[in-house]
Amino acid sequence: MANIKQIASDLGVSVATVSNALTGKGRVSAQMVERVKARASELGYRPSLAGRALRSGQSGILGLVMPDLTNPLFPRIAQHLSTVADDRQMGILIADSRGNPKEQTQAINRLLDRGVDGVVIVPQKGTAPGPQSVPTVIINTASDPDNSVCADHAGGGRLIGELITSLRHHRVVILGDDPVSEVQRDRVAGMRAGLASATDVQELWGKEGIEALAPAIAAGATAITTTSDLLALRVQSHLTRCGISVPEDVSLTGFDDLPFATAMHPMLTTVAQDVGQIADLAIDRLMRAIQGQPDLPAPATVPMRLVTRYSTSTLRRPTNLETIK
Amino acid sequence: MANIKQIASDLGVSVATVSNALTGKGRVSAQMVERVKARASELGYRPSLAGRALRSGQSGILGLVMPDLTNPLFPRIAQHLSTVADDRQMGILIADSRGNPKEQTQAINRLLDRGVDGVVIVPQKGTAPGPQSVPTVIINTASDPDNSVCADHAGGGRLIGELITSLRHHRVVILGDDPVSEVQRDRVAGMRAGLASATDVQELWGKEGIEALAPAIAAGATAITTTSDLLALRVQSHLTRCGISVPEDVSLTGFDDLPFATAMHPMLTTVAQDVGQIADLAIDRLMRAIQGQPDLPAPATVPMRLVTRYSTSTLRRPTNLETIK
DNA sequence: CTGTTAGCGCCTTCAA
DNA sequence: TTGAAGGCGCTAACAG
Repeated sequence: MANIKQIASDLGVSVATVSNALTGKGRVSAQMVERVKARASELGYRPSLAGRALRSGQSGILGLVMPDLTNPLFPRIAQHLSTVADDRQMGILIADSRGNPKEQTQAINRLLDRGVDGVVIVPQKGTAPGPQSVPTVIINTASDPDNSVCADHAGGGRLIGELITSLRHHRVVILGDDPVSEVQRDRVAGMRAGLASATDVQELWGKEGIEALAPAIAAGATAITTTSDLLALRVQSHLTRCGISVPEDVSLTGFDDLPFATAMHPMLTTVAQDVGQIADLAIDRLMRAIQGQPDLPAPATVPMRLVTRYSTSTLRRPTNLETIK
Repeated sequence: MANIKQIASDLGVSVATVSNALTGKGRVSAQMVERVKARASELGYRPSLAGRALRSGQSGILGLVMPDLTNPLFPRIAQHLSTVADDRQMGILIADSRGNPKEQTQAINRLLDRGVDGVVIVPQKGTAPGPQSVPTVIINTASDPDNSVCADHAGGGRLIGELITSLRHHRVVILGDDPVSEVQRDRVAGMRAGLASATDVQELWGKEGIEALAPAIAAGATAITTTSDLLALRVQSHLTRCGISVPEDVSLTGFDDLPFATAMHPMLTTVAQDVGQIADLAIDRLMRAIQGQPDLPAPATVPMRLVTRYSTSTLRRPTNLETIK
């Protein structure tokens, strides 16, 4: 691989001049810059990141730590992060923390060992990775005091709540997957806030929650709002099995707008994160911190967007219908 | 950050000794090794990968190029690759080729610029990234001549075909998403091979294919085999809309066993890739190539596994029933 | 405007 | 068994 010394000797100049010409650090005549660049491209010269890293103390690499790479949001976050990072000539190294807090710490350490310049962490639910030795951005939820950037989970919940209320539902079930998750708790809190105060709300969690759905509906619930699309699909399936149909008998909502949401029938009403903007803000903040800029922006909260599809409908039947067993 | 020189001077020995002690290159007394290691951990010493990379010409980083990071398989591949790579002290840098072949080349180049020691490529459908300047592993499908490791897509298709035949279906629709994809074509070919030769097979593709489903069923088809779980979910939804139920009226199969397959109702019969083994083989092959071992293993094909759930059933109704529609 | 020099952290000769 | 020295590719400080 061609190196800077090669170019220098080919042109009969010093390596410093080549370096300056290439990095545009001025101090070199325009025509010399031309010659150097010409020769460089002839040789297919690529600066050695290793050399530069050693010299500058910066690797040009950012680490991404996810609670679980199979997290349905990982692909989108990774994609956007990688795009945004590319624009800044940064690379993204991934690390999986495999669902447990201890591995999370190890994952972070592996990244640090590799000399990443900064880290983006999407924490395990219920954990708070302490301060790190490199600039760090945490993508979690607004109620996490360490959070740097996040979707407005509570706001998203509120959108759902308001929609349900506007559809005239007065008895609703909020279904979460795991109350340990701060994100989910915030979503639930948001839903409550969005629902009219007179609404009869029942909060259910996990597998038992799903089992309790049919009885709840029999008892008069007309809407189910869940904290994730996957959960919504599960509910849908369960209801089908019970002979309850969406949205005729109950309205159903998801969260996150995963790819399969539009493949469902009825297509799922849900709420979408603007992952692109989150990635943008995250990298921006991270880069500022890396460059030592003192005025870090306050933790940002990116609004979620309601995606109204066909799994929700206006309440048509009387609240205390009892035809469904 | 503590460096090797630091340890050396603390202990009054030379850097060479420290280096040897730490890397276990022998030539150092056992007790000196002890002292060095002790001091190193006291100082929280971490070898500088940059220094090592510069010296050795190897970055210790592997690149992962995916056709589209939102590809539903990406999470699992990334996770396994990252686990396996970790075991070998390698990092994984991701690059997104955003669905188009030109970006794919650029993505690869960005990785090369970063000095990755090798690349894992999951090619865009219909493309064949040429040979690279670093060791490369291609995860595609057996019929791609450049392929290094892959799931046995045709074999998976055959499993599905055989299952359908064993369930006594004689008129089946094979539904694909995009015939440009070699993977999908291989899956379809496998399905054909697995079905009894007397089977009446209709091959459909894409959105129009889905539209053509109800007529096909009305005309007597009793099973639909698709080339992806997402497609299967779409089909499911479409059939529901048409008042056709799975598996009573038609059997339905997916491909890949994505997370939502078990959230569907009925739970989807599908075929799963052993992504872990694929990742294993891929990294193994890549590392061998990087270490200059001449005897690269032949392209490996990892068997797929049939996951029989509840979306398929024995043919019960007469083939030419016409109660539907 | 350009050249010389030094050194980032590490490892690998070669010499003691 | 250990030490000294050089150099991987690059950039920054200082000379010319």
